[in-house]
Amino acid sequence: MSRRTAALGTSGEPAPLGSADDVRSTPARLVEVARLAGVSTMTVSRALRRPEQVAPLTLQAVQRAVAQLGYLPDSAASAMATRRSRIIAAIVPTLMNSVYASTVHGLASVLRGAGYELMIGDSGYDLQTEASLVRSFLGRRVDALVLTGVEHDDATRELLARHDLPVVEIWDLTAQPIGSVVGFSNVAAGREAGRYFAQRGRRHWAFLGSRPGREGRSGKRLRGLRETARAAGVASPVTAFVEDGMSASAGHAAVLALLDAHPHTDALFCANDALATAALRAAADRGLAVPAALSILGFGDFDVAAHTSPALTTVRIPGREIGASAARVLLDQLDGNGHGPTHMDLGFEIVQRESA
Amino acid sequence: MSRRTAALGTSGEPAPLGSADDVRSTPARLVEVARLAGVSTMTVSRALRRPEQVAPLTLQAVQRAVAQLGYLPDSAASAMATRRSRIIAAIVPTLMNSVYASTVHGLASVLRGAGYELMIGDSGYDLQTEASLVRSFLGRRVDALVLTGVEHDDATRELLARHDLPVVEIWDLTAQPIGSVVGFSNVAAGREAGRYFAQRGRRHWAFLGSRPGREGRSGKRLRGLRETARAAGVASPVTAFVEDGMSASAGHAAVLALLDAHPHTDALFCANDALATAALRAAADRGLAVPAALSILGFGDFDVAAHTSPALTTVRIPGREIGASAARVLLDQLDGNGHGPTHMDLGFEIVQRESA
DNA sequence: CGTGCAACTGTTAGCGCTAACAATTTCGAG
DNA sequence: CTCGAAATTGTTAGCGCTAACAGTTGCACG
Repeated sequence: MSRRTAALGTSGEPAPLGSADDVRSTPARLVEVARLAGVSTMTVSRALRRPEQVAPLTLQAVQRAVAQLGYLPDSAASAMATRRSRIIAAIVPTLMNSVYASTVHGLASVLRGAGYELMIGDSGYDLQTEASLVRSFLGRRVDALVLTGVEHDDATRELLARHDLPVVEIWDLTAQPIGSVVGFSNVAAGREAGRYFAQRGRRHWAFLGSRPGREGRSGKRLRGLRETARAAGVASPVTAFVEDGMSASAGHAAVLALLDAHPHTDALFCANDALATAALRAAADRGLAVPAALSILGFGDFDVAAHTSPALTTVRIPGREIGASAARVLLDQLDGNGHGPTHMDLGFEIVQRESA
Repeated sequence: MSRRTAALGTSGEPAPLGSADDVRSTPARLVEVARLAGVSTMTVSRALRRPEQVAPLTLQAVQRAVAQLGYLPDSAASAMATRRSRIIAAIVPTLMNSVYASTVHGLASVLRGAGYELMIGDSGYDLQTEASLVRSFLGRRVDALVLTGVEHDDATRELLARHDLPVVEIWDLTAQPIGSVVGFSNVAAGREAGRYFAQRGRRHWAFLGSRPGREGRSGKRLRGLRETARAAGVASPVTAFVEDGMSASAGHAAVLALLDAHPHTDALFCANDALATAALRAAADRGLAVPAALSILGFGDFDVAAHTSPALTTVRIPGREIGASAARVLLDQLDGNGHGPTHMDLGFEIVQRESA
């Protein structure tokens, strides 16, 4: 439904070229705006980016021309000239579930507020894929990079060393960061889980997570749990691993097997709430009362956690805050406020509901 | 941890400039590769993009130089010269939950396979935000655009009319598409839900969804449900609406209120599985057996659906396939295989579990 | 009334790459 | 050999924008 220009008020003049209804196939360029406004391209450029540097009348003329032509600045060209793309890239392990969704959201909202665009990559928990994404993002000349986790391929590190741009690693902590780090201690989370079990008199612990290849975040949580087991004088936790760390069906089967092999298990720490949900079902299948006979502790506080029965007790991660803080750290570095690499531990908290 | 060049085998020559270990602050440009390889920039460009047009020996020399300098082509510059950014943008209502995750995944994997990057925007179910994202993406000169839904702001339509690029709308169908459409009929889904209830002898239907402002997808499902109610001769479904269409807690309260106001309700169709999960809890709170006393039908087949108790019967949407097909439609148009706008109905299916 | 400076606008050059064409070389057919 | 076409490489001219600097104007001030 295209509007029409009213015939009123045109005062006999021919319709101006490029009026609002003149739908053109080629979008307008800066030169055309300049021509229409009767100024140089540079003045238009200034009018758009630093309006206070332009005389009020000129500004008006430019704005009118911009509106008339429906001009949209070409940010790729601008990127080229300024050597700042105003794009920041983030690589997360997956977008297929809600784990990193709030982090992405936190990143996106802070960045967009500052005039940056977020480009998201999904590594599928694979470090090679991560490396190839990094390569591609560097080719796009992104201004900064967000990486999930602190484990990376050598290729990734080499690329980043060469290209020297602000980098922040999130969702974990490390003593050898690439740039900044914004996260929480996965080991500490595992330790807390153990303490939680110990306080409730549990003696036979189990852990369900993804297979710890290189020591990922799941593996660190297990390590923390083991440390507490040792300190508390209980047996080292038995473990079950699933290939796809998020698949509820694989988790279900793994828990059944674990419960059959270790019937005395009275506490189970799951690396995420999807697995914990599956564990709840498995416990029901084996007629185990939760939490009376078996405590189940999840991780992540997914939106379902409050709505399972029994409701999941779980470790809550400040996902959104991680994203938002990571964004702020990068913006600080980019806007050259002298801020160097930053190290932020945002912690976590155990949300007690019914299952543990 | 930087590796060191072994002293062995250097045969007394000075280390070549720009060797692999020469970590430079400025990343290499095409000219430098050309200089190192002893050819013109154009030849390097060709060697990288159409190697078959370059003599084998030259190709080798170029590749060696590229490797030595760790050269990464600047895709922004390339975009500028070719007027093709090889970026495709997609706008989804939210990334905060898994609804659109598989669609995004489908898009991303097909696009990345074809050498395109995906830029994602999150409109927060708001058409103004969508418009502003479209503006920003057009400024980035994306090659094509994916929009979720068929309801858009006038500003959005005007921008797209001006900029004439391939567009595909997903997750719904319409008779007046902007470009292509890849989705399913939300009205038909509502109708099928009704038929499902009717076949099972349910007479008092209810609907739980987001408030239908402009008629969104939730509203269309309700419309379909109403149509079937009329056809089946049962009373028009009672309705409950939540502001945040995904909030389980709001849904929980809304269902309690609905059940109290309409105690005879024996069938409830929820606009998504998050709401359905909340409804399950509410039913339990009111002592209603599901599905004996109350059938609950969800929408979306979220990953939790199979793991609630009772397990959710729900409408499954081919989310991933929608993304993948949308991507293919766009690629076809971009690669100029003469394909015009396409219209694809990918359907849906009711997955019967326990709750209905 | 000149001087100096702030306020504003314009000119030039170039960001890093590639399309389009021009030049050169190679090579087989005649 | 010679010629022309194919194969290979180089040259030129931008893509659309902005940094850096160079005017130009107006105006307060002595």
